[in-house]
Amino acid sequence: MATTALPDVPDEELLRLDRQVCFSLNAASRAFGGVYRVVLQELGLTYPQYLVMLVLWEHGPLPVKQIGSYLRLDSGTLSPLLKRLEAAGHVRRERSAEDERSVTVRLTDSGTALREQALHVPRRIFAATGLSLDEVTALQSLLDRVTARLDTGDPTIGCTG
Amino acid sequence: MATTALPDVPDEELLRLDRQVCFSLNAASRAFGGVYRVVLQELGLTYPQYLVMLVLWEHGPLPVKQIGSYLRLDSGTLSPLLKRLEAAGHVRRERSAEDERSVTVRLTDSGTALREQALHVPRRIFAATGLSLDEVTALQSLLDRVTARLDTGDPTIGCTG
DNA sequence: TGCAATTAAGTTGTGCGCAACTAAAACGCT
DNA sequence: AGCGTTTTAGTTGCGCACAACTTAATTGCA
Repeated sequence: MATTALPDVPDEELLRLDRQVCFSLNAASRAFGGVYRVVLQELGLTYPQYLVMLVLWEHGPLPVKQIGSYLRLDSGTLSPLLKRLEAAGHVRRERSAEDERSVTVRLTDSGTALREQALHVPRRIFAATGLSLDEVTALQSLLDRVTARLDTGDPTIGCTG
Repeated sequence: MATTALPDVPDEELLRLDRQVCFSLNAASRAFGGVYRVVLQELGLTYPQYLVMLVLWEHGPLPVKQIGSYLRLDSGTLSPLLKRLEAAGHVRRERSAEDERSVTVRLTDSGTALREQALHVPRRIFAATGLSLDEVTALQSLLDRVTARLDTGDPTIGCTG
């Protein structure tokens, strides 16, 4: 198994580059979070809660497992989050009849109505990024490729040791 | 101030797009975290702790404020994190003599030595992404632009209301 | 049929990120 | 010099992310 690329860049250099690349992603993610926080405040949602609502608005009632699959989140994160959404009155949770292990998450009228207020959110976020539509698409494409690769990837690849 | 672009895309469409774009970034950030977690495990560092170490390796002793400026983090995050790095024996914290408000963070011998083990980390991470060097650079460039814009940006921009 | 393996959801514990706050030191202005 | 403002760290509280674990239901196979 050969080392991937970067044959002639010294480790020292890479350590500095690493700080910048991994930090850029991390910082961008948190910067987005900050803007979403402001915009979503009037909906009374956090950003991860908003993601769950988007999935439910788009796909209708779903088991927790399925929501986690769409959002790359496990029950350890979703269970308390969904409990908070239920306490806020936006969703109901009920055991599935045909499979008692599964819990179906369903929008309430309040949760469905919230979609109206959410319709203007993406445009504001998009505007705040200052990117063109093409750039957003390119960014997303890169990110999705990286995520897919990282999720399935073997971290020992590229380790010459 | 005019609404930025996207004049003819319906809100419904944007809501779906929004789910994908914001989620892509969020997911990529967490996917990176997962790989770093595995790679950094043998150094006994979390990813944010690794970022702090990178800054200290690169710049030498720094006040907390300065570290936060490099990493876009405040004392609420850094104080407990630095306390853990100190408990692990990698840094020392001492009040500055000339300004008693400031705390200087300084690598211990152990923290300095840890750099040797960290030298191979970036190459492994880079390999795990499956991107070319050009793509990494392009990705970083986009992310940095977005972050800069989002940090200074007014979230009401693009709100036609 | 019976029982081991798997699966879904929830719980616990740790660390990060951030808002809101406190304490103490330094600064600045009159 | 005196006092209000600003600055630097630290603390508290809440929510998210994830590992490790528990519980209960289902599946599959001998």
